[in-house]
Amino acid sequence: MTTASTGGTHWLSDEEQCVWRAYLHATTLLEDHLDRQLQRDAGMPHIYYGLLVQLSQAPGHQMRMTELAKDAKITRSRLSHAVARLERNGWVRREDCPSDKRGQNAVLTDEGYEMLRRSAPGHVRAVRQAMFDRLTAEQVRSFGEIMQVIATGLEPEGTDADLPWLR
Amino acid sequence: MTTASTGGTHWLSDEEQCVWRAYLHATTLLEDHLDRQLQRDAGMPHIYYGLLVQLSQAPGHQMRMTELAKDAKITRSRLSHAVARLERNGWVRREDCPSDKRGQNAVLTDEGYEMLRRSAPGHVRAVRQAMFDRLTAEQVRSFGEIMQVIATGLEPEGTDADLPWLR
DNA sequence: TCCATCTAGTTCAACTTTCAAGAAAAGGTC
DNA sequence: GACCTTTTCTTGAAAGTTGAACTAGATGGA
Repeated sequence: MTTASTGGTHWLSDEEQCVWRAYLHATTLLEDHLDRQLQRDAGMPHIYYGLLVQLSQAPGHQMRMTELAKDAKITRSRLSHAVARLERNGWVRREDCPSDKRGQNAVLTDEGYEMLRRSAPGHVRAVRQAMFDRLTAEQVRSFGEIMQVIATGLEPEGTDADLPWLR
Repeated sequence: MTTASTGGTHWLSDEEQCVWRAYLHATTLLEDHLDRQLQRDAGMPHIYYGLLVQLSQAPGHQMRMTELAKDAKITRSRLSHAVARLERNGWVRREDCPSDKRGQNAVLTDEGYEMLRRSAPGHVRAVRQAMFDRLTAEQVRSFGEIMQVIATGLEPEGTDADLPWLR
């Protein structure tokens, strides 16, 4: 399960293993960190917070369900449950889509916007502290490129890919 | 919730926002991708697979619960559930720790090892395809450094930090 | 020794996510 | 229009995760 070419599998090199492990550690710790920060300060997991942010940036503070799922890179099922919960909290409301009777718009409520306004500073601080404060400008640039490459690789253009929001 | 200095909060710059978003997209998509790959080919989520890998690299194919939680960056509670499930699958077995009667060792079974041997090539292929095949050698090096910095930042040396395996 | 405190690990309930199934509307095609 | 397929979104059950509470054993004094 470790080093170089056996049997036809192109195993990871020592450096690659090291990088992969660092990646898993960093992402696991960071997700845990932000989930806790937001659960404490905003009463919701990180991904739910991201949904509210998306809505706050959309025209009319609203978005079609599938669009929202696509932007958040999650399944529509997951989004349905999430929006149901956010609706119970009074931060989001559903509206029928006028042009397509199957469609629903998720709308950020005023209370939702207000809660976002209150918790944004703390969240930015946490992100900065965990990531941007620790990296040089050059590292930030390079990091952005790398993440872009990986993200793009996982959702190719001409697409038959198994993407969450199409499932 | 967007651009430069308002009210005293040091908001993210446009570039930083872009990088942060790319990070969230890449990590969300990659986690989804690997979870599916492993669920399909090994019948377990990615994090469970990681536990088996850890065990396979430990002396005697076994590890104390808390050590394992620490290496995987998860809570002991989560690990308890995970090991219970892996035990039901016959891939892990628990043994009492001889030196500390509170302790448990998680032991990789032969079937567990066998399943790992079978599924490792496919998993490496998926990781390579999503990440290493797309990055230059220089990018891999830089990426490793960055991830290391972030991971280390989240588990500082002289520690009072809120780390999952201490909760 | 006795006691308070700490550590290791588990368990329960609440919550989140996944997967498969399903209802309802939209879009062809004949 | 009738029929079939696709798209949109929801639901319910099973699986996984979290956070708090709990048991049992270790530890370090007084």
